[in-house]
Amino acid sequence: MVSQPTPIVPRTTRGPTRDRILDAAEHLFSARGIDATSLRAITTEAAVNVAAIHYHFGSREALVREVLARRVAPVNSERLARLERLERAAPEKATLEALLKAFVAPAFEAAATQPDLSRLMGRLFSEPPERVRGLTQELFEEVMARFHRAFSAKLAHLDSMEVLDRLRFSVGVMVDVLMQRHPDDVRGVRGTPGDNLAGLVAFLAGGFRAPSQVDLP
Amino acid sequence: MVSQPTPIVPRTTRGPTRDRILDAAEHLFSARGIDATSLRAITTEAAVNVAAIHYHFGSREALVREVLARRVAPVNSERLARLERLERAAPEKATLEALLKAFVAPAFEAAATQPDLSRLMGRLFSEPPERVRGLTQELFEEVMARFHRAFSAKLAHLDSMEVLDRLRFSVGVMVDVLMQRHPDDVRGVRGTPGDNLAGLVAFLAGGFRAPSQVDLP
DNA sequence: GTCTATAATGAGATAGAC
DNA sequence: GTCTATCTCATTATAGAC
Repeated sequence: MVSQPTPIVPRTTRGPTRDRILDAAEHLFSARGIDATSLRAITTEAAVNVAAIHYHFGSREALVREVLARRVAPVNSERLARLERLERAAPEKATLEALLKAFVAPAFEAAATQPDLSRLMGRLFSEPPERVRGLTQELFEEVMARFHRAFSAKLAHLDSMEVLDRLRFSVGVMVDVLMQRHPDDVRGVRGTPGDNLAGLVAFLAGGFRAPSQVDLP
Repeated sequence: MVSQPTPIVPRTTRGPTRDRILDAAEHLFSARGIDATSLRAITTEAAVNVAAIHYHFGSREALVREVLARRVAPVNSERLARLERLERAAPEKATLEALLKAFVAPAFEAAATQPDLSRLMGRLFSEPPERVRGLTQELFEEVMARFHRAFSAKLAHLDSMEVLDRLRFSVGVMVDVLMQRHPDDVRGVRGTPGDNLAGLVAFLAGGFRAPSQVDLP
C-alpha cells in the first residue's frame, strides 16, 4: 500500500450510519481502487467508527460486495429492460447499434448522474481478477448470457463463440472508457466518459460487423 | 489488503540478487497485482532479504518502475520496428490490419514466451490510474504518438481526435484480453491470450473502419 | 447501535555489523 | 552486498462499556 493521493476529509455526517459507510466506501473505491482503500479511510470519510463497519457488514469483503451490488444491480436491470423492449419492438428498430446501446448506455447514464459510479464499475473490472471474480461473475452472469443470445441472433455471420469473444472485447472497451484510464488530452476538459457514447457504439458496431475469422485461410 | 490467493514459495535461489528480486517481483505483480504485492512477498519468493531491495532499488516505487520498464521497453521497440518496416514497404502491404497487428502482436508474442508477462501488462493498466499514470505515460507516449500518426494517415474518413479515441479503445480491448479477465468458458482450456489474435485484429479493424461520428446528425 | 481501547498482524524503511 | 534487528506506522478485527 502506497501513499494516499488525496487527503481524506469527512464528507457526510447525515443519514443512517450504514448508508454513510456505503457512500464513503463507494467514493473511495472509485477514487483509489477497491483494494487500495482501507477501512480507516472509509471510517474517516464517513465520520464513523471502525467497529461500526464490522457491526453492519461483518467484514471488509462483505462491505465491498454490498457497495458494488447496490449500484450494479439497477444498471443491469435497466440493460435487461431495454433489451426486452427492443425484442418486443419491430425488427427493423432493433439494429446492432440499438442492441449495443442497450448494453452500454445504462452504465454511462448512471455514471452521468452519479459521478462516483463512473470509476467504480471500472475499478471492479480492474482489480486483480481472482479477488473479485466470484463477485463479478455473480453480478453479470445473467446480463452477459442474455445479450450473448441477442447478439448471436442478429449476427448470422459469426458463430456463438465468436460472438462471445466480441461481446467480451466490448466489455473491455467499456471498462477502459469508464475508468478514464487515458489522461486528459488536447481537448482540455475531458468531460464525462459518456460524452463519446456515440463514438463508442459506432466503434463496437464496426467490430461486430467485421467478417468471421473461422472461415478464413 | 486481503488474504493471499496462492502461497508464496521460494522459486529462484540462482543468479544475482538484483535479478532474483526483479523476477520475483514480476511474477507476483502479474499474479496478484502491483499494489497488492508487498515487499515481504517479494523477498520471500526471491529468497532475499528485505534490506536488499532498498539497497538495489531505493524504494518500492523504484522497483515497480524497473520491473515494468524491463519488459515494456522491448515490446514497444518491436512495435516501432514493425511500424517502420510497414511504412517502408509498398503501400498495398500496409493495410489497416497490418498496422493493427504491428501494434498488438508484439505484446501477445512476448506474452507467449514469457507467461508472466501476459498479466503484468494488464496489471499496469488496471492499477488505480493515478498511481501509475506518470509511469504508463512515460512508457507508452512515443508508441501512442507514432501509431496515432500512422492510423491517421490511413483513415481519411476520421479526424485526428476520432482516431485517437479509437486507438485508445483498442488499447482497452488489448488490456482486457491480456488480463484474461473473463473466466474460462465452454472451450474448456482457454490457452494463451494470443490464441485469438486474428479475431482481435479483425474486431479492431472493423471498429476503425466504422463511419465517422462527427458528420452525423 | 455506537463508542473507546486494544489486540494482532503486516507493512515500508533504516541503522549498523559483517 | 548482504545480513539481523529494529523502528514506525497503518491495517483488520474484537472485547466490552454505554
